[in-house]
Amino acid sequence: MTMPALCEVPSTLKVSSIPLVKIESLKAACSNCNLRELCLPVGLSNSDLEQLDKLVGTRRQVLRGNALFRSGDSFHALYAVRTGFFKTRVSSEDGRDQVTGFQMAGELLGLDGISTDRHSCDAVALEDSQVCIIPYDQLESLTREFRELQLQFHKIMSREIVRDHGVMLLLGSMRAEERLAAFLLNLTQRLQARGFSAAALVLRMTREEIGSYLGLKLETVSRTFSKFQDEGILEVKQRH
Amino acid sequence: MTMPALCEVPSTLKVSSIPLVKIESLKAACSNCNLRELCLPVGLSNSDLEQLDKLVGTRRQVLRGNALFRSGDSFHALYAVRTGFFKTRVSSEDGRDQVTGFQMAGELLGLDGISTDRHSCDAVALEDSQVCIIPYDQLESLTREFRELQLQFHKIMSREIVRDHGVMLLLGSMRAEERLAAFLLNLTQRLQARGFSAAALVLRMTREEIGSYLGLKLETVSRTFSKFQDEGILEVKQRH
DNA sequence: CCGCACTCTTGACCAAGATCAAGCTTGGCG
DNA sequence: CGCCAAGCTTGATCTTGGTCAAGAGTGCGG
Repeated sequence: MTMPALCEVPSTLKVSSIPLVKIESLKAACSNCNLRELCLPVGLSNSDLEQLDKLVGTRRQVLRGNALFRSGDSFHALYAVRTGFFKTRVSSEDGRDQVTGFQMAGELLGLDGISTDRHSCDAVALEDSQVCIIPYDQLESLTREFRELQLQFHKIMSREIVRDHGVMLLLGSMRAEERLAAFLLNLTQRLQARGFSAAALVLRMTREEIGSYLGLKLETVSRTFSKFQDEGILEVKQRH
Repeated sequence: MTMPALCEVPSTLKVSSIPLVKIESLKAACSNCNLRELCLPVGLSNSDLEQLDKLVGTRRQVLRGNALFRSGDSFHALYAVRTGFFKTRVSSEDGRDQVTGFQMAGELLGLDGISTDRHSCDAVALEDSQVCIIPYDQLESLTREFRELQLQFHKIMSREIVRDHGVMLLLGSMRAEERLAAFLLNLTQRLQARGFSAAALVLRMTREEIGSYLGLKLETVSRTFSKFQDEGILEVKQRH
């Protein structure tokens, strides 16, 4: 499992007053982040990127099992996953809950909060993780100024809607095997985009969490993994 | 079935060059629309509203059974439902499809298209309908200029994401009766917000379409309606 | 190193909903 | 007015996945 090199040097000279040596500090800097091709800054010019650097304040560490935010929390910021892995989860009044997604490096959390100024789901770290904090009121101002950033932000929200439609299709019309296969395929594709092998992966979530996401019980998930293994489609070894 | 009065007079003087008599013409005018409290203009000042009037170009009629747009169509505009009723639908490669939502007056269609500049679902009129066309590039410019409009637009996108999460919860964790009950409740609430009685409604969609939305087969939908009727919870008479 | 808690696997059985099939209602149209 | 197609209801049966239960593997903390 190799990570892409951290801290690539930008191809153009950086005309910021921040000394280069501080770039690796707690202050986030999109222009220098190895995730910039996957995250909010996709397609931004270097000058736009500098503006974004000013916006993205600090990072925050979230330890495994802890919530980045919870349903009902007031909404202030979006979060970009820098390292680690999250799940988001909604709950019904009667206590049932549903995992609505798994987020990895470069993906945005918190878009649900914009609509009512309160979060409507929980975001929980599945491993020790780091996020970049993007204060929403500042993002609003900045997107009003920079067309490319606005475009990109709207695309990200729209992509989330399209993704959700895909999950509805999965939940509404696929059988257990198809759901799990689609899930694994999606995971490997996203991991591949981040430079990991498509042939092997470590599941950061439990069978129960996979089941909740796919609308299945954990026993069914387990049985379906076993079936895939029997059929020689994949090799399962706990979370690998 | 009574409609709220059309063409309410705005409380402030309109300083536009368009003569008042033409307001009922094909040209859409948000400032004068009886849906402005449900649609994109929610919370806008009168001056912002005037800008929006310039943006929202023309209306378009879509007859029952026809598509407003289809998956793969290139994306140019959002559409606000003015009258009528739509469904949106995604399809998998192997031909199965899933209804992802039903849209009524004041609701926005086409947000899926922003992410890739192509629509990723079909929007089909379930009855003869009219939509207001909102050219997206102009909306982008306008939201950059007017903070309130930007805020409102982002809230609408976010609300769509939250709504989708609710559907995932429904599809992933509820049983047939709960799904249908939640669906009917949601429909009546939205109709009530539009001035209709909460006690009676006309279903514009078939059992099959309801089933597709809820992840059930049409026979199950029909049986569940019958069960509700036997239990005296509601009275079903074809589509009433 | 052991033990406990958590997670995972597997089996037996069950039930919700799917499937298949037949017949009924409704509305549009010749 | 009567026919036909589309949509709806209902019954019988089957299948998938849920439920309940027992036991195995894993990993962390004492």
